[in-house]
Amino acid sequence: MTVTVGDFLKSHDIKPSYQRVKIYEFLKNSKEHPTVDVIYSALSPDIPTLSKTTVYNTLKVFIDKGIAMAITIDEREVRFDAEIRMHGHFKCYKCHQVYDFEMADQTADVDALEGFDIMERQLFYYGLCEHCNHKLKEVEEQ
Amino acid sequence: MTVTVGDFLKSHDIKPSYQRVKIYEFLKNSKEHPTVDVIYSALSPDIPTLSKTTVYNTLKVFIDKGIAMAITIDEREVRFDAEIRMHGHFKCYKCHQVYDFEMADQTADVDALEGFDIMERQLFYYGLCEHCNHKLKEVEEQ
DNA sequence: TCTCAATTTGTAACGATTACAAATTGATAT
DNA sequence: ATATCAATTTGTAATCGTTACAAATTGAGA
Ligand SMILES: [Mn+2]
Ligand SMILES: [Mn+2]
Ligand SMILES: [Zn+2]
Ligand SMILES: [Zn+2]
Repeated sequence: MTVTVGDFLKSHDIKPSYQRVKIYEFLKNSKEHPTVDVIYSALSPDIPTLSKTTVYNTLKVFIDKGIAMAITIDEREVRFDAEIRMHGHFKCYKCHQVYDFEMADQTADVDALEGFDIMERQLFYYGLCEHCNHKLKEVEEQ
Repeated sequence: MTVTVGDFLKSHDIKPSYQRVKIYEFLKNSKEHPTVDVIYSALSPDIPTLSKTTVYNTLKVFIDKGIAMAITIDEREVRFDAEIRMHGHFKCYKCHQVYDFEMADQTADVDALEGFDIMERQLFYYGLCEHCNHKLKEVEEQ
């Protein structure tokens, strides 16, 4: 009854090659919104012949077929996410981690965009994550 | 009584060179969120010796001093904005224009980010702008 | 086993950005 | 007015992420 990654890819019109399955599994299980380099470096040991071009190509296929998205929360790096339901992203200035957060499904539609057809939304927040924020406070309290 | 661009730059600890004044004026008067290339191409006729490196350097100074910001609403191009008060951006899939929109000052702070220190926000919306949306509807009605 | 299209691979090309050193500018002192 | 000197600007080369492309490989079906 469990749906395999292969079946999932097939159901989205993507032929489940070995590389595609491995890349999708890595992306789906990852919480870190990895870059191409991170994905490549992580899978390279298991798939010694893997080419970085394949990672680029595969991610492009995933995006075209709607099972992944690119996240440019920082202009210096493109990250990827297999979670495509609507959610926001928070990037910590200190530890550079990118966190997911839930957001109200229909962010009160903006008056100024009357007549516009809003098809996609990205919320990018920046600051100090819980962890880094706590550590900072401890230092201040000394 | 009117404050010149030069005075404005000085008040932000930026020496108002000819190039900096011209670049700031162009950015401030522009509604289009121009890229480095657009800025360079627009000013080049007036400042024949202008170097693209200067445009890069100057925008970096403006950002460091807090009078401009970079907008990466599309991973393939970095745009710049002299409007630094909080506002959202909408990019049209069809005409590729980037529109400003006002947003509630304190977007209901997200429960999931309890303990996080949110210092900056970017809202990127995508879809069809009023203009392109209307044209599409006209075609559909035929 | 053969065939053939899809996929993967490696390399080269591309383009935006940055590094860097030399040239220029402009404010200040003499 | 001229000299000085640090800040700014400029042009070129280097860097690096991404894309183009052609050859090699894969694997499903005949
Ligand atoms: Mn995410
Ligand atoms: Mn804007
Ligand atoms: Zn952190
Ligand atoms: Zn439009």
